[in-house]
Amino acid sequence: MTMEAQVLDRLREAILQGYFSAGSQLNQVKVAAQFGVSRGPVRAAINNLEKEHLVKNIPHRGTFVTSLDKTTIQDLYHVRAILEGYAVRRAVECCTPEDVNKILHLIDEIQAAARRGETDEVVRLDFEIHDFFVDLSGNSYLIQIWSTIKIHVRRVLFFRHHSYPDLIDLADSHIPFYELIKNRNADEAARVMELHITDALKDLLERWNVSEPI
Amino acid sequence: MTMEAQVLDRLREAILQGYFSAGSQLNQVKVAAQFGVSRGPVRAAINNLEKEHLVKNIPHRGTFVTSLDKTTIQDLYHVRAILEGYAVRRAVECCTPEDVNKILHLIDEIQAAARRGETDEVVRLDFEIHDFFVDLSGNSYLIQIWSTIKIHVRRVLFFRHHSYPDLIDLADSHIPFYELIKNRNADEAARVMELHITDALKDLLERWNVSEPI
DNA sequence: CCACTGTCTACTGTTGACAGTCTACACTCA
DNA sequence: TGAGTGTAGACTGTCAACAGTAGACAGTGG
Repeated sequence: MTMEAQVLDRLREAILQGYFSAGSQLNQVKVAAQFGVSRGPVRAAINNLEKEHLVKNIPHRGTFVTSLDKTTIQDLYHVRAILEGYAVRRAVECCTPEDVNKILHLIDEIQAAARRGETDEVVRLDFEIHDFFVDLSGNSYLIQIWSTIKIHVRRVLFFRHHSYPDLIDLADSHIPFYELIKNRNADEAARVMELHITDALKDLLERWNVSEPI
Repeated sequence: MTMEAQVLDRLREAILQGYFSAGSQLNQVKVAAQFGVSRGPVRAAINNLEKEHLVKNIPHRGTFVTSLDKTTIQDLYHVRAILEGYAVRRAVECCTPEDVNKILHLIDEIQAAARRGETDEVVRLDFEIHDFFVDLSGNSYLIQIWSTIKIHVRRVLFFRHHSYPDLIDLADSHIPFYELIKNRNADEAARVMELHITDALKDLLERWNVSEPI
């Protein structure tokens, strides 16, 4: 793994986990010194972060961490809803019996993690389930778009995932997909997925007590 | 505009216009010499092109122009259909009377260009209309995703846009949106947009006489 | 009082050189 | 013969130094 890639991953993770607050500057020299590399790889990494819209670069001024506000999060979840609705619709058409079993297995796992109260693990499995649906769709562009969308979803989730109200509910909300996919009910699966995500948005906005960007 | 950005634009344009055939290599040293800059900006540009999936970089080997095949194009247009369907649905809800007039104006323009037989101008206006719908939706993520999708659509179109069967038909196919948006018929507008794009795909695949990737 | 100018600082943008890694291909040794 | 081993060449990956730019701020002149 090249330095560029390592720096990119570590910087991205730092931003997603809130080590850099919104608006703070990423100084190429300082980051390079901190990571023990030259400015070259840092520049490349920052360049990529800008393509991911996690930072904004102003020529000859510096690069600054972007912020998230309510509108942005709504936009994100609306796009999620239609993309993942489509994903699950195609997944229904493409999936094999083994795939259906894997879904069942993932649901078992997330329910077990929820009962154990392991928030991080529930969130991880939640992503894994949604990842799996996107993969099953087999649409290369969807997969590509989801990989960038996912970064922003993770960023949003970081701010609430210490305060999940009911892990069990969250885990259980994935159960319907098993039956719907098994019975090849594409339309209903897509509809339920859109609901699943708009509900998540509603829930998210309710606990969004600060109206300030983050 | 920085060198990085200039090199990026010129390289991207070169790829989209087919100056580099699929699989051909982008040698950093040669490109740098050709553009009269050092390898730094070229590296950055190539890095971005890789994020756009126009090239693939193999560490210590080189970077190579990606190819397009039938499946990829189908994936692209399926994603287009749902994204632009959503875009026009939201556009219906958001647009002002001036926006509706602008749509009418764009349709007039594209029809005039079609009657004059100006293929390039028709294609440009086609993009402008679709751009406008996406902008009207006001969804920042949709706008962002469309900007990358659009690159690939342009790439696909390059290969057929010398052989459009009927410019008038193409231009006229945008007329329904004017009435639908004016009458705030969101559901129907979305449905027609999805048809509009899947029809374009069908048309595209029909003249896809070579089954080889490009 | 205010617009303008020069300088200073903190950065990024760009460069050319060097180091490292992969592939191909000739060569060795069983 | 043919599997394994060097070695050369063509690249990219990384680095440190230099060049250039935007903004801040004090000083100048009207």
